[in-house]
Amino acid sequence: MPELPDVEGYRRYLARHAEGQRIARVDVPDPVLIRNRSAQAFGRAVKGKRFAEPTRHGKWLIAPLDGTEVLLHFGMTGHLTWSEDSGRHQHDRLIFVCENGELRYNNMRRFGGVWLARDEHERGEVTGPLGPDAADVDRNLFDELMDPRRGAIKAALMDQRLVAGVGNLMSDEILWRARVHPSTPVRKLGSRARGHLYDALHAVVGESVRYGRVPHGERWLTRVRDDRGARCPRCGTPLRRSTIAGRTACWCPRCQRAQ
DNA sequence: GCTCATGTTCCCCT
DNA sequence: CAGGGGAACATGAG
Repeated sequence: MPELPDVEGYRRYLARHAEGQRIARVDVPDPVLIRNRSAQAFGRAVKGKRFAEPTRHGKWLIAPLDGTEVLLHFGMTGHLTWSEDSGRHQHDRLIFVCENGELRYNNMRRFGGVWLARDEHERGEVTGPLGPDAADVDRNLFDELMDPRRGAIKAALMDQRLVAGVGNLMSDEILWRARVHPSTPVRKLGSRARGHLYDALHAVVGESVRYGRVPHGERWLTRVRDDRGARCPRCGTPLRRSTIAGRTACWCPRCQRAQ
């Protein structure tokens, strides 16, 4: 379930289990998921190196080793597991075998993948242009980023070049909390609406990062959005769905009035 | 069989 | 150039 908070959860998980561990070798049941090296070259590049403290930018997990770094993207179905036994899962695609256990990159649908980068420049080539991490955006920056933007607010929130880390679930959660209709053109948002959006972004990202996933709390759209006949957690109105920026938007027609 | 799914990219339009 | 729509990618669940 990888949006920003999930990847932050994986980052902490990697730090807890693998940081400081030396890579004895990698096993590669699915070489296709190593995107910019052969399995052999990847193995040679990481063998004998130790995991340093991992970082994250948007939905990208960055795992530095000595003199190089591993970039992980999880697509829609990726996650990490650490294990001290040898019972592997069907969708484990790449395994970093260390002295005291192994870190497994699991990805059922095989979107995303794993890359190697030697420096910031190579990292940028892999990730493409990314805006500031959604957890680091303040109100002024948010305004600056949104200012030149045309088109629907939901598309803007999900555009990784503007703000990195917000996906379909979080964008709907933010818009619902701010009471802004997902297809509202950014240009039509006044200062007040932008303020509500920024506050919602800040709160949703902050709380989600603490949980390591988008919470399914009482007052969260995410709790109900996948239910049949789902209703707004605030007012009970049946939720609506439409396609915006290629994704299914979920919104309350009463709380989030069109335009 | 069909539709839909937490992501990204590419192609064609306007 | 910016943005929208659709398809593609791969795999499973309902």
